[in-house]
Amino acid sequence: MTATAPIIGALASQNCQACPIRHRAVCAKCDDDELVRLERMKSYRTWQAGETIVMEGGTLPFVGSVVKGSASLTRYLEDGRVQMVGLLMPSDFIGRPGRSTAPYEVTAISEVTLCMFDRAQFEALLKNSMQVSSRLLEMSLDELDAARDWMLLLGRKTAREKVATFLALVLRRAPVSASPLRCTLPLGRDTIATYLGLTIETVSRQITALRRDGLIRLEGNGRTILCDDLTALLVQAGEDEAGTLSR
Amino acid sequence: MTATAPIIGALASQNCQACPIRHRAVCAKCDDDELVRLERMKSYRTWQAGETIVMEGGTLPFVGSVVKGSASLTRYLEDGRVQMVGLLMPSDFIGRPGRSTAPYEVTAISEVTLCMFDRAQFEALLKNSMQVSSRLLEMSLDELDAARDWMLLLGRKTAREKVATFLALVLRRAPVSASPLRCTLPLGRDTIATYLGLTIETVSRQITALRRDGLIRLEGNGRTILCDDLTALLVQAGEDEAGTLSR
DNA sequence: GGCCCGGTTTGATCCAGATCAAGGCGTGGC
DNA sequence: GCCACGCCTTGATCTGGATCAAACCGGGCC
Repeated sequence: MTATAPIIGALASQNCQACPIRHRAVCAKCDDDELVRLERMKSYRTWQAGETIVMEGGTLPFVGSVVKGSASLTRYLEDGRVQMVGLLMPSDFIGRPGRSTAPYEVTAISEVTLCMFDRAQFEALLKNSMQVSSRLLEMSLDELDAARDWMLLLGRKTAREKVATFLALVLRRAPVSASPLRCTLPLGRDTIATYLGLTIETVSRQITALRRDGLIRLEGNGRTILCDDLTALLVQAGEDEAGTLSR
Repeated sequence: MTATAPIIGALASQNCQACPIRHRAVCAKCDDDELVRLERMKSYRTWQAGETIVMEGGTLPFVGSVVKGSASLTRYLEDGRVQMVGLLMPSDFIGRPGRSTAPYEVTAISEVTLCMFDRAQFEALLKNSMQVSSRLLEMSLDELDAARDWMLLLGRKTAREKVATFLALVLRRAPVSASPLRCTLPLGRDTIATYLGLTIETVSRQITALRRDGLIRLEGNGRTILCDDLTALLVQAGEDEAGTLSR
């Protein structure tokens, strides 16, 4: 039940100073000494889109950061119903100190590269580095807030609001504010549905409806979304303040 | 927008050693020195059932622990739809270090007593006490897991499964395993509905259905629930393993 | 070109849970 | 006792999203 390592994609160790997530990941506040300690315990590995990183209930022998690509956390009911419970983007942390069993499945959405830390060594570092532990606390609290926002979406939003919220979320990270905003979804309709607590058909219909209503435009095979007016889209998302998503 | 303090219910400072949540709260791992520091910055206050502790977007000038009673965290959509996003029980932590604005409303469900720490002083302690910060991290990660469990419930469970899950959850904390398990709900049907992403009518109907099917019995005014077979109830809750709730 | 294949869209129908609308039923006040 | 007020339950109806079932559409491969 151990995470099996695809042989492909192993990377040579890389200098932390040059790391693209150096200033946002769990190591963001580290001084040079701590960085050296982390460098000694780290290794890289890459998974292809669709590959399972750990099964629900499986053993995750490391903790680490997403360097590149994205991954999903999903939970299952016994009859096969699925709900995505987290979306990991670059700099997000994966794994829980003090527990090596994963309570949800972790899957690569696109090709994903992790910077992995040996669990035992990382836990030892955590015990005496306030920089690392306080950064991890901060990140965990951010995730908790995000999870609670998502609870509101799952429990009370309509299908249209859910889809609008999701699209606004991804458009927001679009390469700086060109107008129109443009972004290519890393997820298929099925994965979006899993994330939003909907079916694939409903997601498709709502995207069509938003397009018909002039709130978004599609391009190419339907994976690229354009938006001229993000504010108008945010209104469709139904939040009490349009600014909430920006937190 | 500051939390207004009801004059009633202020308590005299109390010895931490005798505190009912001493070994489960954020102070669980503290040594005597740290306990003294906490004791100096703490104060108690009690809210009556139904009172608002902080509004959504309001300022929470303290952080602290629930000593007695229970409180809810809720988020609103602008048209009034509500979703409970957290349920705080004794020993749970309230407030976020580093941010004094509450992203959700905090309300007393039953009469609730908080052990409050001055925010600035607590944050200072957090900076140099590994005991406190590591315990807080642990608690935050537990809450994150709970939030993700709830996302699965909100996104994918049926009304019957939701209600069964909720009842199993509260029965589980019932005063040790007498048979039948008995427990008096601290929440009304409306609050349960807010928690489960349902309407009050649906909650009522599902409770009736579970009773008709012999999975639970009611007593008195419908606030007291008896259960002879928790396992059978857990099956109705639909989790992939009956044990998940016990995490 | 023609075909297959995975992802997406669209249509028709169904049903779980929301909504609307009355009733019970226990408790407290007068 | 009697009434009023909060809850909770129950019934009738409606509807948003699920489900079932086809198309559609672009890309890669023979």
